[in-house]
Amino acid sequence: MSSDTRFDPSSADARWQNAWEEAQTFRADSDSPKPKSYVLEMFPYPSGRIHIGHVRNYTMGDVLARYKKATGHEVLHPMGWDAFGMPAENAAMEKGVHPGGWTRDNIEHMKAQLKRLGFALDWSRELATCEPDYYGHEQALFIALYEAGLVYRKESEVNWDPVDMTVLANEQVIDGKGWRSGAEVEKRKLNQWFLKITDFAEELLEGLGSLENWPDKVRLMQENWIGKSKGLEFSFDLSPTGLPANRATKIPETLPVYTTRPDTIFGASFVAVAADHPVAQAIDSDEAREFIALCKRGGTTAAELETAEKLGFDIGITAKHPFTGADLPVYIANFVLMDYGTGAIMAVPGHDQRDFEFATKYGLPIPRVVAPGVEEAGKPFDGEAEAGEGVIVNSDFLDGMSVEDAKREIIRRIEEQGRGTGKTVWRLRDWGVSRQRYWGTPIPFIHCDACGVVPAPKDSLPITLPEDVDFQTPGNPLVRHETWKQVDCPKCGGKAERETDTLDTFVDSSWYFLRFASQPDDRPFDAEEVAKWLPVEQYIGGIEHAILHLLYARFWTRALAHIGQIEVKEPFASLFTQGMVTHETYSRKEGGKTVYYAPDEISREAERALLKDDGGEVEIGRVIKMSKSKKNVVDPDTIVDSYGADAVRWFMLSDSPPERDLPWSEAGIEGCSRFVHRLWRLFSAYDAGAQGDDKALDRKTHQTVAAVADDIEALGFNKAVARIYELTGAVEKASPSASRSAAIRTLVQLVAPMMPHLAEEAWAGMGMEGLVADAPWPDVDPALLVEDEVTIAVQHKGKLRDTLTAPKGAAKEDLEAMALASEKLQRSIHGAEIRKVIVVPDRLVNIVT
RNA sequence: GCGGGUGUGGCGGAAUGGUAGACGCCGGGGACUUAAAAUCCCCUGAGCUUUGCUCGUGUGGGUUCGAGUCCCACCACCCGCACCA
Repeated sequence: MSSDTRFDPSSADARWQNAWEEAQTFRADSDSPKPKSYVLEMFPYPSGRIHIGHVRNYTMGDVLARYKKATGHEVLHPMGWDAFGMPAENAAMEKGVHPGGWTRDNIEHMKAQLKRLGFALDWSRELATCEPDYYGHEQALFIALYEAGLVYRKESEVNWDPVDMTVLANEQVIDGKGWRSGAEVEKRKLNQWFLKITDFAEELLEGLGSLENWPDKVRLMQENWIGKSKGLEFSFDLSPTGLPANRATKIPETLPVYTTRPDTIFGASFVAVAADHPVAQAIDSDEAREFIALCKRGGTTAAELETAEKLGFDIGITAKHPFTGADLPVYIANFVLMDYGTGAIMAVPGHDQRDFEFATKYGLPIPRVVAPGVEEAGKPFDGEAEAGEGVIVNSDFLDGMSVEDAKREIIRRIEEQGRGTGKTVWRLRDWGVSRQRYWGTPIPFIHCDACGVVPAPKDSLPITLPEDVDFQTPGNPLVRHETWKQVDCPKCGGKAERETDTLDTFVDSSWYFLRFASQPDDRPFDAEEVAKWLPVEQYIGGIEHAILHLLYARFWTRALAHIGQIEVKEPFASLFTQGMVTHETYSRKEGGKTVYYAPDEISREAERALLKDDGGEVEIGRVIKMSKSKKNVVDPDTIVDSYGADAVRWFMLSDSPPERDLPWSEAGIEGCSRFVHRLWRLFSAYDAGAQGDDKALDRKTHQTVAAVADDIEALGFNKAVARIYELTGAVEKASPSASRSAAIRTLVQLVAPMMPHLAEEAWAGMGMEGLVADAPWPDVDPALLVEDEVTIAVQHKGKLRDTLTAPKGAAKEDLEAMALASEKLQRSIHGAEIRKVIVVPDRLVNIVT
């Protein structure tokens, strides 16, 4: 190879991308006898442009996929598009384009961007969720779940934007106003479709235990979200003691409450119901209605809840304590939630902070029923409730019991009385999947006045979205589309109407990994093919999906297993959540306003940053997540243009551990680019005919191969990168030899998963056969992994005094003698008496005086 | 409030209880060049009375021959959930 040619990514990148495509290098063959490996990154929403965060995500997956291929696996590494969603409709409203056209243009553009980065993807399996050949199968699955009783309709309260005429997700309501229209959001009751995820609450919780290769953080978040709590549901008998007779009629005789602390029942000093509880609603008084309205007005932001005062309204009835017979006052309280438990509580101020604050405010008794020990039954409270462990006191037959024993005893007695039962309550709610939106999967149901809700016949699928829609009128265009809407009832043949709601886009992403595994025309997937590839061996994506997407996908997989369509129960064997790409910000005060500048408008010096336009100094702000508003974004296309795909990929893997944030910097990418060219110079100096051994270099090479393999398998890309730098330095310094030539060949292979274009170019230049992408991972000779000489630390009382070189495996006595011969050590000991000698073979000698 | 995480040079970060700071970036010095770019070499935690010594991994304790690593308490920052009975 000639050493004066420079590596030119602008021609080499495309050349090798074409070579892989022609050779179908990354096409997954499900009939291959090799062990299967399914590597998947969370598929993108086609917003228009690839973001640098995508590049980091896909680069990690790509390194793993290429490594898996090199180590003898048949790899499935697909890519697709999570293509339904609101931005397409917003674009339609703002720019007058069709959501479909907008989305498909974006996909085309982003696909070209991804191809420029040289990802080892099987594009033959590409899918987009907005195409009928995807969502039609989703409709079939939805009907199958309906037939299995896992889909139902229920009237439920939604956030309604009266201007945009649509339902808003909670995240889209900002300070009580619609995020787009700014209109005051109304609560409306609408018939909505639900998936019975709560049927799987126990399974989804227990399944977390088997997901050993998921981050603990994600498992905990899901655990908390599912929110299992064990307790007791029981009823109080109500009497309208303090209520005028004419108001008492609507009050029920009993009031069910739920508690997780039945052991503290003797400490109950009042009962409280939520503002929208039927008992509260039944009170026929202006004051009560006023109070209820006040409760509803309360904000739900963190800050408001933190400072919100506990407020109550005594409704003048009493609840009879099931054991003491005492009459407890019943309040409407602003801190009781209707949608958890029964919407009513027994309040134990001594052992619940909220109840404590309430009781303090309204002068209610605060009895102690749990104490550190029996002799402390009279201990006063120190300004707050004590929620911890202890022994039960002041509680009749429970006195002296542990909290756990007392819980069991109360549940037993309440059940014996027929007054209630031990119960498990979940925080998890059923999944509402209705969206009053156009750009989503049409829910395949038909409303018939005579027959009710009827599933669309299977042979009518896919039910496709009509193309002739307009977005200039607010609201869901499907509702206004009379010809699309009108349909004959499949049951009675009479006039009927299609459902106009579409499915939440999280449904689309709940099974796409199954469709990647096999794509038959006549059904969503082939169970046998799914069994070959699933579960996904490594799933990589952002932490922001820790709960919703990852929980929904787990649920959907279990639901499909439940109805016998697949065997696999957990879709993702290993999960990795990568950090964000961050960048410092550049800003300057201009006329009292902070103006941000993009990195390419700035020339960055060591200590300061100047605006290119006028040479003025701008303030360098914190390193934060890239966002358009702070202008601290870099565009993947631009940097690939400047540095080539390999330098960008290398940067994505260098320095920061993959789970942490990666600060983007101009200096950093330039360093990576320098390294690409440095490697190229080294590869260009390859001499296939060089003679002679270099044992030390052989060792370094083999050690590096083994270490890089371990690092990649553990996704420790930053460490693999550091080792490759080390080996590069060692090879550069070595004199020509057969060993050095072998080391260069090996180095090409080690960088191939990370810098595939450079590696192919070098591989071809060295006259190697085939593509490096098809080459097996270099063999490691275990004998070369161990050094024959080691450096021994010589310590005095644990402090380093000297180091010495000894043969590997030297005897303890020899090491001790060598250490004691050290002049530096002797100077430190200074004639003191040696009390102890610790020798760790091959590591150190520590002299204790 | 509850749950979880993180804290190491100027910066990103290495380090099975065993030589702290690998590797990269920034910075400094030098070589090559008419010059620049590119490249190469050397230095680069702090301090000191500099053959060497002392200090040093958020703070304070502890265990150990030996602690960035293990234990206890605290501080700061980040993330998730949140009036969930």
